Amino acid sequence: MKKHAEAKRKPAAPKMDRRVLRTRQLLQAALNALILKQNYETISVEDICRAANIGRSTFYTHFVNKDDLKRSGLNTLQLQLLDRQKQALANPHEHRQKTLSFSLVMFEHARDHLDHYRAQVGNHGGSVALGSIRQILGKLVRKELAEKGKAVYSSDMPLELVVQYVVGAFLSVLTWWLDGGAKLPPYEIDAMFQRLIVEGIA
Amino acid sequence: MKKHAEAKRKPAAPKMDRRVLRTRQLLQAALNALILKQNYETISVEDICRAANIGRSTFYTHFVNKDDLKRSGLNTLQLQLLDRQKQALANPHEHRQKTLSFSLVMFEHARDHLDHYRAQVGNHGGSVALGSIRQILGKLVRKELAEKGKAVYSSDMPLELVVQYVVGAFLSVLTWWLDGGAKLPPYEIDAMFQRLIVEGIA
DNA sequence: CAATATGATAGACACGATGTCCATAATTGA
DNA sequence: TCAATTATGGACATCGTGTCTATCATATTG
Repeated sequence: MKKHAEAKRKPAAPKMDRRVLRTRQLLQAALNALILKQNYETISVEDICRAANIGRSTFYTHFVNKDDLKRSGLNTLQLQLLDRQKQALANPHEHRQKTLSFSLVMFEHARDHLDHYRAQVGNHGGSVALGSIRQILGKLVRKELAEKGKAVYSSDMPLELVVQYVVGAFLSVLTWWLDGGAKLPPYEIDAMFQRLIVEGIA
Repeated sequence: MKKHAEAKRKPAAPKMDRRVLRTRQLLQAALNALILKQNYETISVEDICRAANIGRSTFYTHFVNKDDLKRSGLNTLQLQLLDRQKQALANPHEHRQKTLSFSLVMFEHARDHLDHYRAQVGNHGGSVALGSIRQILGKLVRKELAEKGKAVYSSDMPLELVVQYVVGAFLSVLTWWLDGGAKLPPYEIDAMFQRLIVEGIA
């Protein structure tokens, strides 16, 4: 057994001791549950362990610290998202040539995993998560914009500016939607978001 | 003397002991200086006091904690911004009927107080500040959108959705601009932002 | 099934930061 | 000058962190 939290950053080791899996899942679930109740910053490692019925020593066997645990939760989301976007880009008919396909994908994904998302993104502004999520989204958007190329926006703006613009607007709308309880169905909120992105507020 | 950090939330008491003023200004300046060098989260109250040459006891006489100090710094910005927007809305000629006047105001203000802004907004994503800033901006935008009324955007979207959209997009662009060193002049970056907001990316 | 390897755990530890309090010195405003 | 207010150092109890060790529990494998 390695000394402590393993630095192995392999997405998901195929063979893994049942106990390891169990422990990690319990800890992640516990953190998500707690985040829905109180501010992330105020949650201590001990709180998480108590909620998960896991020894604190064990926690440090798997994760470096609280942020590490949270990050591990985002990993799954990223993989799923990248996969979905891949499909969307491959089937241009399903998403009938929308300017940006990432948004509906994410709105749907968010609705499917509402609690998980609200824990990671919603409510308190998720300071830790937002950083990672921005990066993830940045990749998606940058890819799409580059793919659609000049056809989409024929301007003299820096590409990165547009990327930041889109990501910021999207995350803001997503957060608002989640905090409000995700009342509107994904396709509706996405339609509005798309209209704002493409046509502006004019 | 009250027991400890006074809960007086009056913007700026007119008469104030020199020592009080001096202490608070030193602490605010010290925090801003530190934020530019290291992550906000890792700064301790003692760090701030050491940098400001102020006793730690004194710190707690004026502020409840680190966040309270930071918030107090944002107060000034909010007042200045509200004032500038007031002027802008009064003189529709200067800002030749732009859809949203708040953005240029803020870009300029940011450039005028670059260090201060970079400390509050830029770099690390300013988790603490962004929350407050979102609220401040939200008010500005909501006000403008309501003022320009249906003339601006004739749609069936919730007003709040548009507000969140605009604020999110703006903060994202602002952060990117600041982190990049604010190379582009305010009127240029604002022009691009305006074009994206009004016309979309199409 | 049994042996061995690996994970889980409690408890102790040193450390650093927090927020409070007090007694005293310093400065202010009148 | 003097009374009021502020600044300050130092002490204190509390809490969270991350590490480590010895021991128990369980999984994997042969």
